[in-house]
Formats: sequence, C-alpha cells, structure tokens
Amino acid sequence: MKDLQLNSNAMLPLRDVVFQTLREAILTGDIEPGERLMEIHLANQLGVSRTPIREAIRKLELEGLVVMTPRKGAIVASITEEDLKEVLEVRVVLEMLAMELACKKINGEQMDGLKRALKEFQDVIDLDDPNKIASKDEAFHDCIYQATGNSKLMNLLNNLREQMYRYRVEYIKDISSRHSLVEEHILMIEALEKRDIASGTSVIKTHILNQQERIIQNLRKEKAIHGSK
Amino acid sequence: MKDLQLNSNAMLPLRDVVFQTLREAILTGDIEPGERLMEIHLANQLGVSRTPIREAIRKLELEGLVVMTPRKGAIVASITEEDLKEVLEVRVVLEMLAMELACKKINGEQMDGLKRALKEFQDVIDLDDPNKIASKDEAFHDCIYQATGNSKLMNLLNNLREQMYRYRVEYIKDISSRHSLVEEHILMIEALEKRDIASGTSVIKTHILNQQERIIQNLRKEKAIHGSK
DNA sequence: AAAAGGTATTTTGAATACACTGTACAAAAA
DNA sequence: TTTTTGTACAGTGTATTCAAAATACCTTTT
Repeated sequence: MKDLQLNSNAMLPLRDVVFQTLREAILTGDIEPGERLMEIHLANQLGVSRTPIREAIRKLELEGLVVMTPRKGAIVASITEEDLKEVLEVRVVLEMLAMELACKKINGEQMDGLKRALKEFQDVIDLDDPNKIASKDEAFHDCIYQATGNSKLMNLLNNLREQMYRYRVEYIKDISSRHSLVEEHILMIEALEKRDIASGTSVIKTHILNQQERIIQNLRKEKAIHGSK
Repeated sequence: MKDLQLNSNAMLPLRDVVFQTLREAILTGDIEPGERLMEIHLANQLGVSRTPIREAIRKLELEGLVVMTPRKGAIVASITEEDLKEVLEVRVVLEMLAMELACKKINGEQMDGLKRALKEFQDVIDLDDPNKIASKDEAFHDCIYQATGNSKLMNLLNNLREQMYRYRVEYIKDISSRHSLVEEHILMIEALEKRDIASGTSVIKTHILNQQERIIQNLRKEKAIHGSK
C-alpha cells in the first residue's frame, strides 16, 4: 500500500474525507485487491481515530469496493472477469438509454460543452499521459450523462464506470485503440446533433463492447503475470 | 415513528442488525419521509449504543434512503414524483434486459420455480392482504432475476424496486389492476417458454409502465391528502 | 519433524467520554 | 414591540476505552 494522505477538504466531516481518500486509493490501485484494511493502521496513517475510518469502510462496503467478513475486517474487493462481464452487460443498456435520452433532450449549451470536451480529448490523445486521456474521456461521457436529465441514471453509470476504473488506464495505454475512440466520439456527436437515436445507441453500444474486449484482454494478461509470481 | 425493535439476527454484528431494522422501517413507512433520525433516541429505543446506529446510518446514506446534512444529522429521504420517474425510466430498460437474458438462459428447474411462483401469486390475488400479494409478486419477479445469472443486475433491480417499496402496497389495493397483473405474468411465462425475447421484453415493459401509472396516481393522491393537512 | 494445544498479541465490535456546533429561548437594549 | 446577544441545551463529530474474538507464536507432545 502506498502512503496515503487525506484529501483535506477542511469543511467536510472527517469520515467523508476518509471515505473519498480510501475510495480513490482503491480505484487507482494504491491499495490492491485482496489487501486488508486495518482500522488502527489506517487511523495512524491518516492521523485520525478509528471512528471515522470505520464509518468510511461501511460506505465502501455498500459500494462493493470492499468485502467485509464479520470479526475479521475488510479487504479490498477483487474483480473477476465474470464480474466485469456482468457489469458491462448492464452498462451497455444503461449507456444506450443515456444516449437515447440525450438525443431527445440535449440543448445547445450542452452540445457546446460536448464539443469542447471532444476537443480537449483530441488535444491530449497523442500525449503519453494515460491518466489525462482517461479523465478527458470521462469528461466527454459525463456531458452525455448530464444531458439525460436523469440523476439516478447518472449515479448508476458513474458507479458502474467506477467498477472498471482500475483497468481504465491500462487499456488506454493500448495506443492502437486511441484513434478509434476519437472516431466513435465524433460519431456520437453527429448522432446527437441529428437527434438520431438509432445510430447514437448503436455507436455507444459498440463503443462499450470494444472497451470490454480490451479490458478483458488486459485483465487476462494481468492475471497471467500475477498468477506466475 | 412507530416503536422499533431489533430484527435480532443474533449472529450478525449489531450494526448490520440496526441497518436492516432501520431500512425496513423506512421502506415500510414506519419511519416517515422527512422524519429525523436522531442517534441517541434510536440508540435508546433499540437498546444499543450510538456507534452501531451511526454505522448503519452511513450505509443508509449511501443507499439514498436518508439524507445527511453535516452537524444536523440524517432525515429520511422523501421521494418526489420526479425521482420516481427517473427510477422507472432506468428500471424499464433493466427489466427488459433481465427478461432478455432470462429468455436466453432460463433452465427447466427455474421455469418450474417460476410456474410455482405464479400459482402462489394466483392463490393470494383475491385475498384482502396486499402485503401478501406484494410479496408473492416480488417472488415471481425474483425468479426471473435469478434466471439472468447476472448478480450485479439482480442487485440493481432489487435496489430500484426497493425505492418504490413504500408505494407498492398502496397500488395493489387497487383491485381492478390485480387481474391484469396475473395476465401479464402469464404472458411473461409464455414468452420465456418460447424463448421469445421480443414479446417478453414488450410484456415486461408495459408491465412496468402500467405500474408507474398507478403508483404516480397514488403518489399524487397521497400528496394531496398530506398537503391539505 | 509434525501436530496439538495454550498463551500472548492483534484486531474488530461496541460503549462511553469529551469536544464542538447549532438552535432555542430568554433577557436586555434599541 | 422588535432586535440583538448571551446562555443553556440538545445533538453530532471524534477520540478513547473496554470486551470479545481471531490470529500468531511458542511450547509440548507424539
């Protein structure tokens, strides 16, 4: 486990700061799947008492990021290929729903935002900074989610996306796929401009399925490496 | 607030017992939307200390059943018509996905279970016991969820269904709709037997949309009553 | 050397204690 | 009468303490 440090948003209760800190640490891989989350240890490391740590862990538990076994404590949940398939199966239909709703509801301002997001994505696509690319990609999709006007849907999609966050950066390193990402984003914008639900949903579907392919390949690779140790 | 009592599953940690207890109390309406959840009060009422209460509230918070405001505490979240529409918008596509997967994957044993569930549903449909009817209805749909083989999807659907749990019993009191419920369930079984995805998804779609209609009507009625007080 | 058992240590579970904040109510000033 | 300010109280936020369970380690026995 890397050294952790509190995200110090001074106004929030400590438990929320701890929650965000741990969450990010898990999603970025600073704390690895299978690793134990020990309360005293974390409390010392973050300079707080066990209470906020415990409350943060309760939330992580419900989010599925950690697995609790009573009287033994929490470990970081590990994602199997099966899990990933299940998540993506769900994600595809929700992304299609989001695209459909966005096609119906998107307004000029949101359209502009989307184009800006595309531009920023293109600007970083050839840089050697997977983190930045990933974050611009997310920003693009966030614009679409926003346009749906359905906050529940946004929540769910963010949560589902989060589940594969750990593998996100890895698959972006696969240079060959980057330009097809841009292509697909352009197609999405075109569909949204024409309010063409059929083609919009079709594009997003292949977009996600492509992603699935690559992520699962990476997962297998990683597993092979890890397994051979 | 009605008198609460712990669901005393002796083996689970107290925090989980408290969590389940509070959750059920919220979903059944024993604790009403807008009501404050005061830690000391709940602790006294349930005969435990504040610690497990707080940890339970953290989980309820993440589930969206309570809303926290820092230094003021938690209140039970109230569901607006808008919220309900958003939930149903999502639920429709997930129910359709579930039906599609079930059509593809359901096996003989599961099919038998489904028919049993239908039979039990029919057995109670004319009784004057909305709770029982509701639970048999749930059992039927659970069979379908089970057949999808996608645990993530099951989780999500259970959670979405839960969000309208409070209005469930009310709308079942509407006698006229009961028999169309049975009709629709029969149609679903037929579709599953023929593995006819198109008709299966179409039936479930109208099933949910009908439900939406009735629930929203009830919501308006309830609001009118509540508003006039 | 391997297995079994017992003790010490670590860690979680729950309760309690203390600190801080917001709110309500009352008293004083305008 | 209205506004302001101060004080008491109620409730949350965090830390600490105590209890019980799990784990690790060491000893003993076969």
